[in-house]
Amino acid sequence: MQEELIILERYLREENLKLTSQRELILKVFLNTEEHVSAEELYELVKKEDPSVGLATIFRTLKLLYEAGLAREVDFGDKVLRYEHEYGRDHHDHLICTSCGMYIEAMDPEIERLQDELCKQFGFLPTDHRLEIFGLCKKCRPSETKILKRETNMNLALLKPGQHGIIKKIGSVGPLKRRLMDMGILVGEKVTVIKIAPLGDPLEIKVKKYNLSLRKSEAREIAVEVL
Amino acid sequence: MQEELIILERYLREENLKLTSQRELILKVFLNTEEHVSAEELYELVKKEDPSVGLATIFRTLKLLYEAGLAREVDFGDKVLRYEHEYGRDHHDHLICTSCGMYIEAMDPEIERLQDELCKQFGFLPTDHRLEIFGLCKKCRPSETKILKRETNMNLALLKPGQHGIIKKIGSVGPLKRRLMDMGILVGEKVTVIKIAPLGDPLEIKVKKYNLSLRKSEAREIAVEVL
DNA sequence: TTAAGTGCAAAAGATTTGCAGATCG
DNA sequence: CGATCTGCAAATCTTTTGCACTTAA
Repeated sequence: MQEELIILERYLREENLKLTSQRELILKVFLNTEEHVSAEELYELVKKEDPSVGLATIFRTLKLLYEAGLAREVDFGDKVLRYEHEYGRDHHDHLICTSCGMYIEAMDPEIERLQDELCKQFGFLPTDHRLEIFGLCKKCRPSETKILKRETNMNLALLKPGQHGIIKKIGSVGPLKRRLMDMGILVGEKVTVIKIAPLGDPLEIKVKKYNLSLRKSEAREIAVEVL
Repeated sequence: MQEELIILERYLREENLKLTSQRELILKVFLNTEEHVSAEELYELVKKEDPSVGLATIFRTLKLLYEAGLAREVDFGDKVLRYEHEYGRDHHDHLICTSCGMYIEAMDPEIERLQDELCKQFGFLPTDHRLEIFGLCKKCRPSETKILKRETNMNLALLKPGQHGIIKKIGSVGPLKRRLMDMGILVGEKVTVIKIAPLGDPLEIKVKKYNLSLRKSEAREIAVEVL
């Protein structure tokens, strides 16, 4: 933190910008996550420390951290821009599981070197790059099939209160998926529907030791096998 | 086209979906571009052949082509999802110039091989991947500097009718940039402001042999050197 | 003092969705 | 015929922006 703060201060000075309490707080919270945070997620975390901070400031500050060389933008193929630490961290590539959303950070120096060579061939001066490999992780490898994707119509939104199910797939990509994963909702997990609000939305479910509230539209994204 | 249409038909049959005149037309137009088209851009092209087609259908059909294995999704770091041909085309990586937006398609079989090996190490089954290298192309290499980015305040929106300028930078990323590039607006080009509408928006400019109309907000994104 | 920064609410863009009517199989 | 599609407009969702008010330097 100390070091990063100094870098930020230097950058701000150079650009005639100001160090505010919000910027300092956002940097602190950002550095405390080891995740790939989106603005929205960081906003939630920052609010815990200072509820008065606005979402727009998070967006503006993340962009600032990016310009200061403290954050790197990453894209997991959903529509949300995420940020990860840049300073003091090696560059790495991502292997992203399209079934459960899990990712692996990996790096192969040989790949990096070949990339630079490739650029040289075209007189191209690389400043940044990203390599994302989509596929199925070890855990999802055997279970995910096209058939499952297309033929399972049963989803969490169709369960009645009291019914149990096993999560078969967390549908599509998107911020939703990450939100669910952050809540511990993974493929293979057992879920129970606790109750459903009058209009069918939201519904309350239980996974592992947690009780969670989901919007119906979210629940529809989760394919289940009824128990 | 013939082959791709057959693939689409097969896919549709498998999934109990229907082949409509719109889907056939959209596939045809898509295959006729050699670009990385966004839904919006493809929409414009399709409209020329059949103005009744709706944008939503383009989005839906591109997704369909993607699922059928005929299109690949690519992301150039702006917020727009683009599609390129998948069938019968080699996989390739992109070198994207962050100054002028130009891109190079390149491929290094050795990089591909190492990626597969990397995946193997983690028991990961890759289904797709993308490598994007951002940087400066040959042409932009000497001119783009941080100073230019921060200290040039002169932009196209500030020119008066009759004034000339040289384009120094097309600001930020975004769909705007591509739209401008599609119009032939590149760094180094000479522009002349023809006239400005009463409220300063839009303004009419001339680049090369074209007369173009730009919104003021677009013109502001274009840094110029006054002549 | 004053240029920058902030929160808020509204705007902007890209994409998705609900729906009533049209079309494919 | 009946399920799937389509165009349209309205809705979503992320991100940006205008503005009146604060604040750092």
